[in-house]
Amino acid sequence: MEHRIEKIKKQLHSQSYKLTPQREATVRVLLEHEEDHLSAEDVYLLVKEKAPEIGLATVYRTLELLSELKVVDKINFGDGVSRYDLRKEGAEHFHHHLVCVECGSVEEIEEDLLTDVESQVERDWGFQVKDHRLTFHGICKKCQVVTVNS
Amino acid sequence: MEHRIEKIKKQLHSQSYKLTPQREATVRVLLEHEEDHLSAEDVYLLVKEKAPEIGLATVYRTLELLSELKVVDKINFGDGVSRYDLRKEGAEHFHHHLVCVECGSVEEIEEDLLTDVESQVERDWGFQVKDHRLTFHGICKKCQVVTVNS
DNA sequence: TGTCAAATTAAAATCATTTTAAATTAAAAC
DNA sequence: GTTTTAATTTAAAATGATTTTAATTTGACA
Ligand SMILES: [Zn+2]
Ligand SMILES: [Zn+2]
Ligand SMILES: [Zn+2]
Ligand SMILES: [Zn+2]
Repeated sequence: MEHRIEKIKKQLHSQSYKLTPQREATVRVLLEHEEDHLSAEDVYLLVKEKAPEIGLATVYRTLELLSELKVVDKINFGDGVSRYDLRKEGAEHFHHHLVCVECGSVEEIEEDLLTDVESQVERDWGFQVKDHRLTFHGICKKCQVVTVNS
Repeated sequence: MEHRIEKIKKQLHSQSYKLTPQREATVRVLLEHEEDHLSAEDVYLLVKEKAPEIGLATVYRTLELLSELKVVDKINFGDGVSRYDLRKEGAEHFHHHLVCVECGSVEEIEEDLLTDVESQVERDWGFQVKDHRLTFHGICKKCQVVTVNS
């Protein structure tokens, strides 16, 4: 945990940004909820528990900043809100998601899976891929069982 | 064109919805701008040219309805607006996108590309894939040339 | 023709996000 | 160590996209 904060601090400094207490509190919340897919509002409410004076606008600005630095990725599952997802340690690319259309659960896939597809796109479309967003919509393991039994 | 309208009309009827003049005008706009990625507002302005009395709320409701029927797919490129993309004729899945981070252009990929990845996900994660969203972010052909020359 | 449900309109409401202006903080300059 | 300065934060207001509401219209069909 602490070493990841240190790392992010360095990343900020390298672009001459500071790791202010508000920013640190925000990053800590993200680290403590790495599995979740929090909206700005979610993050705000959680940060408020440790730093009650923080404003929602600051959370938005911090998330935007972290997003520029590629510390987090901003994603959108189609409900009206943006969600902010910490990049896995050392990950080059954004990870993928499995969204269950039955129960709404979101599972993560850290494996890249797209290496071949990306070479194909570079070769056949002449498009130089820098990053990707991949989400599968379908039925999760749990919900398949329920459907079978009912 | 007409036969696609007919098809959509039937799809609506099969769920006991009607193809009202407003809905038809909206569908026509979508068909005439199949290559574009129009926002609700964009669609509204274009529909207004043929049916000036239409309201923005109706356009939203129509797009939502078409989205439920899988006639269009709702997509989000990270700017604050939803865009509505007609499904290609006979397509089982949503098509993919190449978004250029330099010039903002959006190119479409109709080839599926994900067959293998999807079997892998079904096999290794036990997730039954129904649909997907795949967007690549990178540099388009045009912008690569510019970069090389400058 | 009269009835009823579905659909539409225009306006207001809501919700997420951004902007603003004033106040605070903290590093840099003196 | 005080002053200066730029960056940051706050709280409130503004914005922009989307949804809801209530009143009206439309059109099938009894
Ligand atoms: Zn599920
Ligand atoms: Zn994730
Ligand atoms: Zn480009
Ligand atoms: Zn498209």
